[in-house]
Amino acid sequence: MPDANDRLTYRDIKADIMARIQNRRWGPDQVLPAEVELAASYGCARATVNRALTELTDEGILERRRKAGTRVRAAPLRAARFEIPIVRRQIEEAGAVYDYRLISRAECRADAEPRLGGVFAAGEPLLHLHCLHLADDRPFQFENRFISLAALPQARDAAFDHLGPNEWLVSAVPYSEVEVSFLALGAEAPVTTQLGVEPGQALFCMERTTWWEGRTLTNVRLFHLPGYRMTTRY
Amino acid sequence: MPDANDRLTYRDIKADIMARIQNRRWGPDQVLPAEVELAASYGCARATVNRALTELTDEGILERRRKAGTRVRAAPLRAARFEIPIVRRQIEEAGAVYDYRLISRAECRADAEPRLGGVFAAGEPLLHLHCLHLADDRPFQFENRFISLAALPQARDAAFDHLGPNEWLVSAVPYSEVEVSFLALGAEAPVTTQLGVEPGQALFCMERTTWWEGRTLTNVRLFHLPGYRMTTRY
DNA sequence: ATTGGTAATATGTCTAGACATAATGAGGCA
DNA sequence: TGCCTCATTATGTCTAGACATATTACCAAT
Repeated sequence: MPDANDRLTYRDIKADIMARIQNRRWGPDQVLPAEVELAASYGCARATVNRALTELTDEGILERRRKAGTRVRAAPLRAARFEIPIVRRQIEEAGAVYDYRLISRAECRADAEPRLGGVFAAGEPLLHLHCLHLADDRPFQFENRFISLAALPQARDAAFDHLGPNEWLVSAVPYSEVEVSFLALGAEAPVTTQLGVEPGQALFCMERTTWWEGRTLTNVRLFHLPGYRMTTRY
Repeated sequence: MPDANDRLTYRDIKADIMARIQNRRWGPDQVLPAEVELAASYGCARATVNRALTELTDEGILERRRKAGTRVRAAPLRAARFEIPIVRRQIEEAGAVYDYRLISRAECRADAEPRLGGVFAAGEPLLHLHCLHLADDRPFQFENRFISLAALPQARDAAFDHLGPNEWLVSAVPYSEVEVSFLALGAEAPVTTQLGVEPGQALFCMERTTWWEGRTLTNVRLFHLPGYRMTTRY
């Protein structure tokens, strides 16, 4: 139990400010007192108030401008944090047994599918993998991945029959720039057979493209079972 | 151009640490020097290093434990920030003209649809709205919303024929707890006719539930046109 | 009325030092 | 060997004060 005599922490202050906003003591667009005043009223240093306000700003609750002050955001264009899950971890955390299966492996060129044109350099050689991730022996996620063989020639020597491409990439590739998208796609072969769903069934799909020094390394589409959803609270 | 004689900022330090991780001078799982040592090597105060490390931890790059130290995350289970868009703003920022249309408005009970059972209290009276958001007179987003009349009786007096429910709620309801989900759904009536898509077409859907002091205020499903995606980079 | 310059001001960031707290690992004991 | 205790240690947070910087508001000149 926190001692009532304890000093206020920046968390206390954050919570207090949040409460005042929630019960509308500080309404939308209202300018709140300056940091020095808040610090005085809370009986703490300005840096402590600053940390609370800065975090609330990062979370999209407040809006700050030098000289103009701090105000409550009218339209809470709040940004939500979503954990980008690693499928193995996701399955194991649910208490299921993770299994991985390589479905197909082939080399192709970047013009094999029209959508690859906007992702890889034209005509670039690619490794094309289809993989299945299973939870307790049941299909959980289908992976459709392309790896640039121009950027990652070592991928030619990787079998990917037991180690999934994601895990291989984590160990082979430095931290890099990533773009993640969520989208809905109708199921087509080979997803239908692998996940055991009807053609056209709406599937939640996560697409991820990874770059390193301006070159596209890999693009992957992860197809989930019907009913899958990504959730976050705030 | 930043003066080379200037002190290092926490941003400089963040960037430097990030660069060392990217070029693998500090590899996965490696423990980095303690804050005091880093501060000494960067020639700045510990608080500055602390801020850099704390932010990198928030971003999922590092992992910190007291006494154990700071290490590079092996599997970068990075969390991505997604801006939760306000449809009006979204359309206007794309340079289009926003328009809103109320399609239907009815009262019902929380057992009207089975999925509402997990969201609202059993049998609770609800206001059920169908709305269409248009960009340049073309359907852009279909909204299927339920508002608790037990928690928000004022909603009965709101017409919602010109002001959308989201905008009404922002002005009527205090900041509250929110759960956001992304999912894929096959199109069914009335979404099909309103958005002009084929039945079964895969649609990207955002579902949002809002609480206040433990009571469910509203639940909404926002259906987007085929091809819609939510994207973020990091 | 419009423009341009300037002082005032709130936030942004850094420093140096202090104490709090969680977690580890070593040593002692059963 | 295995378990408990405790000192050590790295991070977590706060303070008081300082300077930097963006932005506003006001005043003067056009």
